[in-house]
Amino acid sequence: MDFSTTIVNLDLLRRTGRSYRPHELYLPGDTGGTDLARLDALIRDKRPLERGTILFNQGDAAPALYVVRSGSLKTFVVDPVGNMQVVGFHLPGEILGMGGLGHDRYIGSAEALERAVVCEIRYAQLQPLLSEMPDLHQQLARFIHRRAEIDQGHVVMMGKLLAQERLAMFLCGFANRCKGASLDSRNLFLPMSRGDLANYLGLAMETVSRLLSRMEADEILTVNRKRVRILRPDLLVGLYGYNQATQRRDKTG
Amino acid sequence: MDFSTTIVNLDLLRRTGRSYRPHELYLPGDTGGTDLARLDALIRDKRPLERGTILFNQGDAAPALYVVRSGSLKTFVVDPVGNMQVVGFHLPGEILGMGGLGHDRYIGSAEALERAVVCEIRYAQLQPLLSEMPDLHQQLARFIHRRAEIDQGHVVMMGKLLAQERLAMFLCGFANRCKGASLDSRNLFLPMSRGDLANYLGLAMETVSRLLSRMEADEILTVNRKRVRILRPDLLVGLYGYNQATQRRDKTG
DNA sequence: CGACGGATTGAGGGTTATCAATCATCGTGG
DNA sequence: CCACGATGATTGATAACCCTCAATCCGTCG
Repeated sequence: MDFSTTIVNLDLLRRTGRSYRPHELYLPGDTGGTDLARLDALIRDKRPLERGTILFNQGDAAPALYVVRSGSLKTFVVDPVGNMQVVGFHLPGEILGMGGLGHDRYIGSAEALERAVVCEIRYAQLQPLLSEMPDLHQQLARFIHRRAEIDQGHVVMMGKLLAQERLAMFLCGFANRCKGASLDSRNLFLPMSRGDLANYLGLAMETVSRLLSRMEADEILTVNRKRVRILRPDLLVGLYGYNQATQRRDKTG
Repeated sequence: MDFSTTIVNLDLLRRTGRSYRPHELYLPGDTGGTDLARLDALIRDKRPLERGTILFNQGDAAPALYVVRSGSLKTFVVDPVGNMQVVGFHLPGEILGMGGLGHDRYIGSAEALERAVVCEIRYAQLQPLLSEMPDLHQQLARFIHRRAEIDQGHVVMMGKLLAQERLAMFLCGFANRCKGASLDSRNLFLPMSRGDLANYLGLAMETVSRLLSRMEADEILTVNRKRVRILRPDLLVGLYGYNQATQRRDKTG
């Protein structure tokens, strides 16, 4: 399972430092056409969000979606009973805030894990373009689709995997996404706290900590605060791969 | 948390036995307008699906979405490692197969749990109407939105709740949805096997069985095969409500 | 330098999975 | 009509896994 959601190649942007360009919001294989200039108008950069800043709140009216330019954020939901659940971490190039294609309210809240910059794209301005630019519509549908896949992958992880498998899978997925965001995929920087990570994985913070220590003892990786250097990606993948001795509950094939 | 996804009132349909009418596909509070007749054309009834029949398969091209008319289905995903995860049960009036608003492939598979009838709505025919009927577009967006909420609720359940809380919450949610589908919400009929139910809840089949037995011993409900009669809804809700003594891990407050 | 928050490590126990046996139900065929 | 086997559900015993509680460690910031 791949948790990657990278949809924008920020590589160029990061290197050049210039403002966000709409054609970079497209997946490879789009029109690359003419009316992209019209999209330029509706993308606004926002000021940097400091660590801990809430970008939007669960239940707020959702006038816009956001693309991460730099830094990172987490999204989380709180259920009526008061359980907080982290549902995602978002790296540069990834999209936030698509609940129901606009017209609606945010399903969860988003908070900056470190200083972060996001681009805002307002639905009200995006909407009129959708019917005229079917490709754009399709791109958005694809993001929604991808998000649904991620959420259901999250459910599988929570319901079926051992703690070690969850962490290994997360680290591999995170490394892949770092690659997509032109970040170092061997020297990982985990911007979230152990608590957030544990929450995302459905584990206790202490369990995550212990597992990282054990992986370090097994010389699969090294840990230093939020820095994780992956020494043996093959062994990491092996912790949740096919040739798994201890797997829980029903499988299909 | 409410797992209900009822969007079609099938009450009238079921009583009269006539064919599906498009205005019944709307949520309360829509236009109720003129061009509904055009929707009539693109809704096709399908022959009954026998128990165990696959309606669509994960990865198949997704040309249509489906509305359950009678009976019930389950949807499930299989991850690359082979873990099977049930992600939903679908009662009359509920919608299946909206991965990414068409243009795409089914995220999971759907199988009839009992003899079931579904209506098919092809995206190709729905698509041209979307731009002309913004309300319809909005309705679909709402379904996507609702589905995302359900999936994230599922994650919270898997990650944070005790076995007993999961089952109690499921039973209450299922009862609510039965009410929405004009089914008896006190004498529940659980169309899925214990294995499917356990899988959905992220538990072992034996645990579900034991919990049901205990709830029966506590005179909260009675169990007979797939029939569950809820004697004390208040106690059932209490098993996952606010005044919970034993709650796991972090809460928000 | 001391205090604080986050992270690590340790000990112990609770929840639930696993393994295994029994039981019930239903469909089949004698 | 009933024996029979197959499938699914229940119940029991055991132990694995991971959570909880608690103490310590470490980096950061006042």
